[in-house]
Amino acid sequence: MKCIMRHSQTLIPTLKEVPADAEIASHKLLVRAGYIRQTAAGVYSFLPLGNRVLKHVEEIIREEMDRVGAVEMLMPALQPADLWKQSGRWYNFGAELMRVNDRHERQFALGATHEEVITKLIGDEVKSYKRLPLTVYQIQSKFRDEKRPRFGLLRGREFTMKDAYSFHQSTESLDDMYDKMFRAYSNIFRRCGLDFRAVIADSGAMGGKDTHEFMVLSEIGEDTIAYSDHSSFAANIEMAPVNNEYLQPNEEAKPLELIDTPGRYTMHDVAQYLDQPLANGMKSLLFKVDEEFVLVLSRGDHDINEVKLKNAYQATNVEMATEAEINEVLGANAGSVGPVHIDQIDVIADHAVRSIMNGYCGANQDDKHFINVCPDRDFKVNAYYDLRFIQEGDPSPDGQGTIQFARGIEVGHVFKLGNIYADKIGAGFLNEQGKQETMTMGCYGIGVSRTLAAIVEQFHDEDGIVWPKAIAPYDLHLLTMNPKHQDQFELSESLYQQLQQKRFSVLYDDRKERPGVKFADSDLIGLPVRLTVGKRAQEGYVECKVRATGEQFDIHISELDEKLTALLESSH
RNA sequence: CGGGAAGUAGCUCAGUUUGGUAGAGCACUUGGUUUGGGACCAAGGGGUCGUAGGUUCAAAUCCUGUCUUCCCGACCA
Repeated sequence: MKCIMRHSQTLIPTLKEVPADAEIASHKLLVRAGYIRQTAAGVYSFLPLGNRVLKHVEEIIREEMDRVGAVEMLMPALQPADLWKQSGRWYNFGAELMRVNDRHERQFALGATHEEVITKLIGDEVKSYKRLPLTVYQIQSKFRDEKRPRFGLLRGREFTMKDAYSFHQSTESLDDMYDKMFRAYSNIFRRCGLDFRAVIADSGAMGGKDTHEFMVLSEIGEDTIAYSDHSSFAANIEMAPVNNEYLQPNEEAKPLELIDTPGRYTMHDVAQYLDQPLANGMKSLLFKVDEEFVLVLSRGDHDINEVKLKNAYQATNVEMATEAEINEVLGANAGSVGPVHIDQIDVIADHAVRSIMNGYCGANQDDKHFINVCPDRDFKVNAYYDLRFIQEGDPSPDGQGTIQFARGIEVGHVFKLGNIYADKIGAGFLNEQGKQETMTMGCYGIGVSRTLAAIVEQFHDEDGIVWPKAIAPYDLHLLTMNPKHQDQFELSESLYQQLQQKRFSVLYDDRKERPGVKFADSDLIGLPVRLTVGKRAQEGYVECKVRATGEQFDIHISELDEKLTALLESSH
């Protein structure tokens, strides 16, 4: 990449005003500082500076991928529908898959991901165990027809992604690659300067067992991370297991009683009306699990986690029943339903429900509740599972410390896929005994453009972006205060020439602008070190300012090389 | 997909209530004065008012359709 650039020759359209459609810091700043422009909802152009930071992130990824033996390739974004029909995802990926037709009305998908294409390719080309394991990756545009694109680069419809796929003859071999990738990802995000956590995640519709998400900690993150304050445990809240020990209360079971609860339809209202703790209530929700209705119980102060429900049933689809369905199945409105006298459908409950004694619940008659309800005595529970969301203050599942929450931006995800795709697409090989086997796969993604936005979320102040050194579009921002002053002009030009001979990349603001404009733009753009050629030019001094710390001092040009090297090599 | 809001100059917006032939600030061009934290003066260029239709002597303004964008929610390999 070219290491020097004159401001007057490139395109850096900075804005004073915040674009009306930007909400979060990274979106506002990347637009204001002239890195990106929106082309359509969720679709962005990368301007010269944006392109450079993107390339820097990509370069770090390439180095770490190559280091674990993955080889780079490039697959098409335009993919035949047939492949997606083979994997079944043409139908169950949903409306998020961008679909297009060609002039002959043949169907295509714009790649949302590349499992189908790569599995077909490797399946066709690799027929022997001798060629395994094999890991390939690419950095490429992905397309998802998001229902609601938002937050600038964080949730777009077209975005840059690094996706890697590994092929193995055994699960041991996959485990080995998974560990290497896990470490490679940690290196990548560390080198990007990010504060992140690897968390246990849900494999979703991809299937497979082990899967981790790499989360950048940020208040604007769309995911919640549950982590232990005393150990390394961290999980997506969707997955965090709860293994609290619930104490069996020491009280006499009283007889079941039906009472009127007019107008009380929420757990909160009923608890208040009965003057009982929320934790003594049994929240009853009707779900549709793969077309079967299931009544799911949790304690009043807990919330049902649909991912856990889905996993408990090994279902592919879980949704809340509609008001009409609730009436039809249970004969009452949503605020008055409960598990007593239900036998036509499954009733399942979170473990916490088992320890409720003389609790209360809806009676399946509008405006009525039961009190003194005891599970297993007054109603049948088909099974108890871990079904609720973990809460702050719960003990950590690994037994060490208690759970805290943080918000995170998912920037990477590693999966053990197993042989789901290899089976469907037909990727097999001959083993040492000459027998046909199915390949075992892993896949590993990084949202490159999203990572870029996450970096800005963590590295900015009120004046603009503060790039980590490894990512910054240039190392140095060279400003001439007044190009009309001969000594300033000459020193600036000669520094510009000299610095490129060294290993520094330089953005040279040679515009005929007033100092204030140049300073403001410089802060906004956020290069690590600013060099100002001004009043002391004829003495051979330039002013140096470190963007991250605000530290500011004069340097004689004879010492420039040495001082800059020290500055740029110190950790950010 | 449900709910809400908005489309007027490159950007941020006023003008719409009460219909009368389009404005401000920033940005841009030219000249001048300025020059260490988003200067000033003067003169300019730039808009089918998202779009299609309707009402009217007359529509940015009223009505209908449509497209686009944003927000909240739901959804999310």
